[in-house]
Amino acid sequence: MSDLSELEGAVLGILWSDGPQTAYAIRTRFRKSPSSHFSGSAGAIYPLVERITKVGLVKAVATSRGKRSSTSYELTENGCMALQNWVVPVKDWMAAVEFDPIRTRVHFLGSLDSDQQDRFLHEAMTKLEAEVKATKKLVSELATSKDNWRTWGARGALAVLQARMEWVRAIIDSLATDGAGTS
Amino acid sequence: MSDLSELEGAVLGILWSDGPQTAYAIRTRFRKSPSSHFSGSAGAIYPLVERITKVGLVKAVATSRGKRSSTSYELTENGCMALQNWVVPVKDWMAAVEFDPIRTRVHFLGSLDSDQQDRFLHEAMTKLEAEVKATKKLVSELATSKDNWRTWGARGALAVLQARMEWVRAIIDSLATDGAGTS
DNA sequence: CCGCTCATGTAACTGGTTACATGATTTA
DNA sequence: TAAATCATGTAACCAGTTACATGAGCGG
Repeated sequence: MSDLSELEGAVLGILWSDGPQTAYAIRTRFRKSPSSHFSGSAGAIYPLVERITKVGLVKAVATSRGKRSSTSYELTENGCMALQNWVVPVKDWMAAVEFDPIRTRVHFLGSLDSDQQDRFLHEAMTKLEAEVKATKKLVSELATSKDNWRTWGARGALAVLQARMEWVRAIIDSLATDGAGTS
Repeated sequence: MSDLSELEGAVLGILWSDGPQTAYAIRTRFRKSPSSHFSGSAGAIYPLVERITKVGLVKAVATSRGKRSSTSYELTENGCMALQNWVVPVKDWMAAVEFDPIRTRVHFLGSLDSDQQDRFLHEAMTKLEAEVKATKKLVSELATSKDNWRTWGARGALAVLQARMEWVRAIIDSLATDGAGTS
C-alpha cells in the first residue's frame, strides 16, 4: 500500500470511529453524509474493501443481523497504524484553496447582464443559507454526543459555509452601492 | 453539448475575460493559478479545446508571437451564450460543503495520541497561514486592477481560508483548556 | 549554440461515477 | 404479499491526471 487515497483513509477512519461494519453500512454512511463529495458508490466501496482486506489493513469477520448473515470488516493493528500515518503528515495541497463552483462562476459574472448577476448572487445566497441552516442543526445535534471530533468536523463545515455566505452577501452589498464591476 | 463540465466552463470564462489565446496559454493560466484544483494538464486541455471548437463554442484563429505561429481560440456568440448558461442556474451541489482533507482528518484525530494531534493541528495552522498570506497578497495586487470580479474571486478564497484557519485555532485552544476529545 | 519557454499533442492510468443485476430478509 | 431495505457485486464510463514525445523560436 504505497499511499492511501482520501476515500481509503476515510473508510479506515469510519471503521475506527464506528467499529466493525459491513461494506454496505460504510456505503450508506457516505451516501447519507451531508458534507462528503463521495457518493459511496458500490463500484468504489466493494473493490476498495477487498483491496484493503488483501493487504491486511482490515479483517473480514462473519456477522449477522437477525436472520441475515453478512461480512463485517474490522480494523487491524496495521490498519490502525495506516490510518494514523494517513492522517498525520499535513501535505501542502491539503491547505490549498478548495474547489468552489460558486467562486469559479463569480470570476465570470461580468459576462452576464446586471439582472442575471443579481439572480445568480441571490440564488447562491439562498442555497448557502439552506446549507448553513442544515449544518447548524447537525452541529447542535452532535454537540450532545460523545464524539467531539465529529462535532469539530461539522463546526469546520459550518465555518466555511458561513464565510462563503458572508462573502456573497458582501458582493451583493457592494453591487447595490457601487454599481457593477468592469468588463 | 449537453452540459459543460467545470473545466469547460472555466475555459470559456478565461477566453471571455482574457480574450483569444492559445491552448498553451490557457494551460499556463491553470498551472499558475494559486487556487484551482485543475492542473491544466495537456491531456485535458487540448482535447477539450478541440471538442468545443467542433461544436462551435470557440473559433480557431491563426496568430503569431514574433516569428512563432500558433493557433488562438476565440469565444463565439454561441460560446458566450453557453458561458452565461453555464454560470447562471445555481445548482444545489454548488452550495454544498466542499471537500476539505484537513476537515476529513479532524474526524479521525481521536485515533492519534495527544502529541500527534498537536502536531497535526499545528502543521495545518502553519500551512493555512502560508496560504492566507499568499492570498492576501494576491487580493491586494488585484485590488489595483480593473478586473473587479477576479478580485472578488480572490476575496472569496481568502474568506474561506481564514475561516478554516480560525476553526483550527479554535480546536487548538479548546484542546489546551479542556483536554482531549473522546475515543 | 545551448538551454529555456512556447506550443501541440498522445497513451496509459486513476479514482472515482452511474447504472445494472441479483437475491435474501424485514416491515407495512 | 408487496414494497422497502440489506447486502454484494460488476461493466461501462468519465473527467481528469502523469508522463512522455516532439519540435520550433528566443535569449544569454
